[in-house]
Amino acid sequence: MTNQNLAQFKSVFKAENLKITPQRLEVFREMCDSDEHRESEKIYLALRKRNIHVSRATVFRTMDLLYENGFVSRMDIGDGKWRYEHWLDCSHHDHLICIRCGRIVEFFDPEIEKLQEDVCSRFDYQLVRHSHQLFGMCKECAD
Amino acid sequence: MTNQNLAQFKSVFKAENLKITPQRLEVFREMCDSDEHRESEKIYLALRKRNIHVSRATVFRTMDLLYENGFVSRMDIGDGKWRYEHWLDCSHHDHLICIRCGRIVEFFDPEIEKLQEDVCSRFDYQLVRHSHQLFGMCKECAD
DNA sequence: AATATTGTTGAGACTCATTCTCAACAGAAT
DNA sequence: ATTCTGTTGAGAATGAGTCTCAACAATATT
Ligand SMILES: [Mn+2]
Ligand SMILES: [Mn+2]
Ligand SMILES: [Zn+2]
Ligand SMILES: [Zn+2]
Repeated sequence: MTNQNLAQFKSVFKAENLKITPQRLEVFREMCDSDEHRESEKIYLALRKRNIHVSRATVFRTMDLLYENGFVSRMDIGDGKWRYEHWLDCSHHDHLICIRCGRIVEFFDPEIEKLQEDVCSRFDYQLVRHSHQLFGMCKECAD
Repeated sequence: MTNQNLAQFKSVFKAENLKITPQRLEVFREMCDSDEHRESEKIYLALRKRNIHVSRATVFRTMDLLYENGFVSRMDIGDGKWRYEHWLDCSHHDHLICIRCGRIVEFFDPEIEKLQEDVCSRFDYQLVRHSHQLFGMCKECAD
């Protein structure tokens, strides 16, 4: 977590009338310092491992706040849990997920992005967001 | 439900050592005769409305079987419920979903499908399946 | 600095889709 | 008709996430 991250966190939370509490700071720090795509429980356990006690409910609540305020993004890979990843100096991307080992690779394809827009206009829809996931076997798992 | 549908159902279930029960037949019929994208509860309620009693557990179990055996496809739009649609004489497509009214439109774009393959080879993944959903506002809801 | 105000926290109850358990039951093969 | 084995319904259990509420703590006010 850089000073800039921290400053941005404080400024957004202040602007939203959200109090800056030690719990929220710790959850935010945990997200800043990891590149993984984790569900809330994993984030909760990572905090515990560092001897930081934040209740599960607070982790869930804070993840919502971080998501609503653009500090993290989240995805649903179909198992009923949100996977969160930090969203600092990141830009939109989609995911390639290994169905055997769970490895996640990020990709961005401007052509696909453009074609999505075309599909939407073809059907008179105004595109708001999309979810695009490729499930397959990574090199190591395919052997 | 055509006679051909029925024959295919019987043949696959027999081949899999799955018994052909009135409950399973009714769930299958319900799926054959609808083009909607419904969650199990809706399917259960549709059966009840037709005075057919199949327990919720059996609807869930049968949807699994129909899915595993290629009679239905399912999608997860991020609200924790599987949406099922029949998969008879259907070919692969993805979905455009209105975030206001829930209207679902199906689309298939061969260029996108091709580009997905390219993304996979770029990262040495073997594509198995994908999930691609566009969320937006349909014409009626955008006004 | 002390106080008042208001939002936040933790614990556990609750929700909801789905799965599990198990005893009664019913296809299918013989 | 009998036997074998898979299936059913009812309700309990699961698990991610949300809600409730009383105790508490960050800020604003004095
Ligand atoms: Mn990512
Ligand atoms: Mn469809
Ligand atoms: Zn792998
Ligand atoms: Zn709409």
